[in-house]
Amino acid sequence: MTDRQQQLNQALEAMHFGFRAMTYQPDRRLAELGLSRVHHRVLYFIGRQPDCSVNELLDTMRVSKQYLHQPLKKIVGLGYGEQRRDSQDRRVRRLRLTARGRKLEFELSEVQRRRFAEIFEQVGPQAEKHWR
Amino acid sequence: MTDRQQQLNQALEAMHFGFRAMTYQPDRRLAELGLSRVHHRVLYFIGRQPDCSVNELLDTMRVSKQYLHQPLKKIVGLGYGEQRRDSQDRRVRRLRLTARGRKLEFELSEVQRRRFAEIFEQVGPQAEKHWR
DNA sequence: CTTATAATGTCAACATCATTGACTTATTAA
DNA sequence: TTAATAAGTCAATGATGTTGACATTATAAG
Repeated sequence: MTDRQQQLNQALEAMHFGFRAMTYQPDRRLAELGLSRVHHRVLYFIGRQPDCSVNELLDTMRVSKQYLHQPLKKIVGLGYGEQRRDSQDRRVRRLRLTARGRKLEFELSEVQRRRFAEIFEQVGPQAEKHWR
Repeated sequence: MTDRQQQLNQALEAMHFGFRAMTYQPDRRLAELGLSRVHHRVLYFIGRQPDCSVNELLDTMRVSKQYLHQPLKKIVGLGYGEQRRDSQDRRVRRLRLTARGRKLEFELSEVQRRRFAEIFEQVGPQAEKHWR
């Protein structure tokens, strides 16, 4: 079996194990804070789309508003995010992360970026080898 | 932002979207057959560990035997897998895929291998670029 | 001004996925 | 003979996420 085929099989294996390598550390950190994966997802998507409305966030995350509601409330309640009324249309709430929220989001995502970087650095040279 | 950082961010994004790109086609195919993701997982792990016992499969998959039970029964019932008593210890059932089961497992996994290969071929040259 | 529509918040019921507990049967080991 | 192991199965529970229904507030349309 070629190195490349082995890489693909390793990726398949990681997938069938639910990418535990990616989520283990962040999940533990979140649990320490009384949060869970959905809170990370909310932090992540608000971070990517600052000043988005609640509806825009729902579209992006593809979850129901009823499901988003509690986690979002908690995130705002704990000071990781904040809501402001839109100045044009006061029905709309604009969402953003606080400095505290950005810090936590970065901390969680950085672990995952490092894991991916490790994988990519393994894959890189072998992919290169196979083109020659 | 460097290409490498963009790659890492794309990987993060894929993760927060639940790797839909990887699972969409297999999920559709499984649904056609009246199966779901857990059946694919069972096929995958039996395929990797032919003649494993039920307990070994449970250890590998890290699920409860009660949860494994129905999907495994269905897979055997539909002729994708078969169970034989171990000749040494007749309490133990050895599991393996049938030709039919191997064919289905390959069909499902091959789609996912192709997706990973696309990603790795994107990542490869950029990883290489950054080492220089 | 009044009525319809849109954005958000919230309660309750439900569906799905996966676990634990309890028990049974068949087989092996002590 | 008795204890322990491998596997099968029913029922209850928990975790995660959905849909339905309705309230509140604000904007838009007549």
